[in-house]
Amino acid sequence: MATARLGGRRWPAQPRERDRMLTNKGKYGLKAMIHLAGLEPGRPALVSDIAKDNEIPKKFLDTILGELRNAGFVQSKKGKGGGYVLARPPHEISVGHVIRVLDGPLAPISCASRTSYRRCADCADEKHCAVRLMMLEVRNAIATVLDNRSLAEMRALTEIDDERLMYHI
Amino acid sequence: MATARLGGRRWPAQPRERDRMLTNKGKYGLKAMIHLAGLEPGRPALVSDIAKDNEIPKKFLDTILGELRNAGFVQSKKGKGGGYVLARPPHEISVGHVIRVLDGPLAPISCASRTSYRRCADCADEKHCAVRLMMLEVRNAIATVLDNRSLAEMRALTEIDDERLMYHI
DNA sequence: ATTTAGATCACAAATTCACTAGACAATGTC
DNA sequence: GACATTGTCTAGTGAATTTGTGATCTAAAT
Repeated sequence: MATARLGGRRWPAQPRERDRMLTNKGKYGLKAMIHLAGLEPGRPALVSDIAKDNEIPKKFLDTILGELRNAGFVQSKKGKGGGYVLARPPHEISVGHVIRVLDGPLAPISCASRTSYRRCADCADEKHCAVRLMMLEVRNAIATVLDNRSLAEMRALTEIDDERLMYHI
Repeated sequence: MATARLGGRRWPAQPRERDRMLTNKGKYGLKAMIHLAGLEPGRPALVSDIAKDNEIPKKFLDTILGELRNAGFVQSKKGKGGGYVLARPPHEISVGHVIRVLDGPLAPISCASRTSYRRCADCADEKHCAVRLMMLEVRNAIATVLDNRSLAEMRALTEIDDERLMYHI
């Protein structure tokens, strides 16, 4: 083995940026789902097309779509004419659910998570821990937004025209 | 004193947990500030005491308090009888501000941040990017909670008795 | 059978986090 | 001024995670 990788920089070293709460994985997954939500139902999309349209590295998208399939959000068909389809209509898919599958819990800190709680080692009295109580409020605020928005609503944001946007805030 | 805890192993290999949005640094910093907020004004607290009371590694807390001092949240006094004091009364210190200093922007993704915006490389039409618009809502939800809470209010959470907690939700 | 497309496996670069060590500097007390 | 106490600074290190890449394998449609 021992591929010749040390010699002349085999790795492009393209420093893709990173974000704290929504990782690239989550972002790409969401973009892919929105792409699918915009197609006529039943018409599958090729991974390569989704990747090109949204500037997502294809191989990375492969693994992401695989996870989404395992989680039951999308379905895949192989062979010619194959591709990916949403498993359910877009208005039945919650954005929060998708993000949790790809990026883990929404809570800023695990002791404030409802779906995957884990206590902090350094907290003696959890019931009165100000940090936890505060972060629970934050978690609820996040979940309220994300769990009440469907993929359909999210896609609709794309189609808002600029004037609407002006008056929105 | 606390050092030299393991015989042969130099590294304790204690896998401290990690959280996505609020790092240990942020958590420790907040806990330290709350500690200070609970003291009589003007009476400095020693780093070693804060560390012990809150189970924070002392050296780590040193650097955290240093950052908080540079940001103007706390003041330090050296020598005997020295220590750390809040620079302003607790009700004038916003929790969101503290977290931003220690952990960076509140937004889940940098293209949705107001205080330190940076556009995504992979986004052709930012104005109509559903992910960004969605995350802007999330960011606003988080900021609404965190920017409207003061250290004093946060500390008050600690003192809520259990019955109050029962009826709270 | 052939082509097309998705699935699997293994691993690597980059970054961030969570610390630690140790030397140094400032301050107050005697 | 000597000394002890206390805070500051510069490094760097191990672990985990993110963000991918390459090669090969397998399944499906024509």
